[in-house]
Amino acid sequence: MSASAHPLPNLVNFLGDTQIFQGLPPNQLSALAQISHRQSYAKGESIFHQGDESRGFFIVQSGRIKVFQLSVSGREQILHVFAPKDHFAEVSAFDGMCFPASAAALEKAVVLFFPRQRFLALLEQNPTLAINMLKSFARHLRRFSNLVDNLSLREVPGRLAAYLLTISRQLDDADQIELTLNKGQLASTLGTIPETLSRVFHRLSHDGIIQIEGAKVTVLDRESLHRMAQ
Amino acid sequence: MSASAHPLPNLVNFLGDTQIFQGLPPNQLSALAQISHRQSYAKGESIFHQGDESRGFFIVQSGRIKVFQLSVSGREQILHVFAPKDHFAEVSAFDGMCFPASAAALEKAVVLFFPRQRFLALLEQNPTLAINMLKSFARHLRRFSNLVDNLSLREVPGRLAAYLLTISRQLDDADQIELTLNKGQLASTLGTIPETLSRVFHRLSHDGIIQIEGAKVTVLDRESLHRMAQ
DNA sequence: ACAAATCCTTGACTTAAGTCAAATGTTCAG
DNA sequence: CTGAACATTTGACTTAAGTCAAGGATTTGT
Repeated sequence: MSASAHPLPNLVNFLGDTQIFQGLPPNQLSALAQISHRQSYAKGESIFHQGDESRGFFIVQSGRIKVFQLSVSGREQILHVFAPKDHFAEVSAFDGMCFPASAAALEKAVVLFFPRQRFLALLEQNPTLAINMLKSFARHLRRFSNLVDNLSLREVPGRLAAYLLTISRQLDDADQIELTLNKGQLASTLGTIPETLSRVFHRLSHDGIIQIEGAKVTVLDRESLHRMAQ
Repeated sequence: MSASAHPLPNLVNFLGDTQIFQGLPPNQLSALAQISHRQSYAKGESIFHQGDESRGFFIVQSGRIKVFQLSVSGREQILHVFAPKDHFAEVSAFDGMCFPASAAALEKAVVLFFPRQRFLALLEQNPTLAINMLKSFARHLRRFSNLVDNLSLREVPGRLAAYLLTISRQLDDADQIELTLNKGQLASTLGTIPETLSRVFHRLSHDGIIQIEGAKVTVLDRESLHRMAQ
């Protein structure tokens, strides 16, 4: 990891455009810009580990960050992948307890770090920020609820089908979609391993439900996908 | 379900003693008491269904409530069991989206219902309430994070071991603990089915790690339990 | 107290998905 | 361009845990 002060004047614009800080007055945004630290990470580099004490939270400026848990045997469950403008680890910054998960860069990435104490001070005096935080927590909770549903009550083909449909929906129900995670990371996201994911992809493809070519997936039979995803 | 106005004057005391409303001034507490509706449910009775539109949130007055998801085939995953003074379904009340899970009474129960709009109005003008909500969301998020870890990265024996240790810890590391859920509901909580749970209990018991007698469990070998739970 | 209902356990069996190993593709730095 | 590192696939095998069915055990309402 490398850190540096940021000379940027348009950092304030960037911050005002994030979900967590949107609606804050310019003076508070520039105060935030002042207290933030820019950190760069190489692909695969760790940002924090499960169990570490929280010293603040992060906003992604570029690249993507995975937040994940590891089993004793080393299997990984990705909880979420954060993209530019997303923030992460704000729960630990808020409640002051240890990180319940680890974070690492999926690719070369730059994040802004906000120290906990300053953030808490701001939170106390700023209702807008509190509401933004509540919205953020609510989104996370829904995501988790969905993840639990997937992990506990669906099988891998159903999870993959739901995943593909979600991506497709984000692209206006496009039939041609492109996987933005490699298959290993996608397996981790779906709560399985690459071998199993590979076999499920093969099955869907063999059954004429999708067509795959590297990271490009074409939805051939949306009906079946829906049925599989329930 | 049966509903009634509540003539109670000490309802205000009760509300002031809940996590969600603690710290609110008496006048707001009595305003809240005014707008709440008392609802009684029989054992097993449904309170709301996954997918329903939220019309408010709840505080448990007596009895316990389970919040759960169902698979297509009818398997149940309990997300959490709420006890008196706990509130639930506040996420949907906050964000206005559908319930991501269902709720039902585990036993004869009385809950207080708070209509969404009034609650939101109060939330806007009351920073204390917003902070309480944030704390509540943070607790839920940690619980979920733990649940995902269990479901995705541990096997059933590990989940049960962790569960037993958690209960024991809540009782000052007592060796004698009492299960407060029947085994079917415990299975749902641990993301498995009664048959499997029964077999795992048998195994732990056979291996001299615990001793079971109905709902009474004695921890015989805490070390082993810890090892199993990691 | 008794029957009905529910809960719990056990056995035999099936199956989804994990493990291990090896082969094949792909990417990227030097 | 080339080989090392990484990603993906495939096969053979194992295993955790689910299904189905039946029999006890407990609880509950009348």
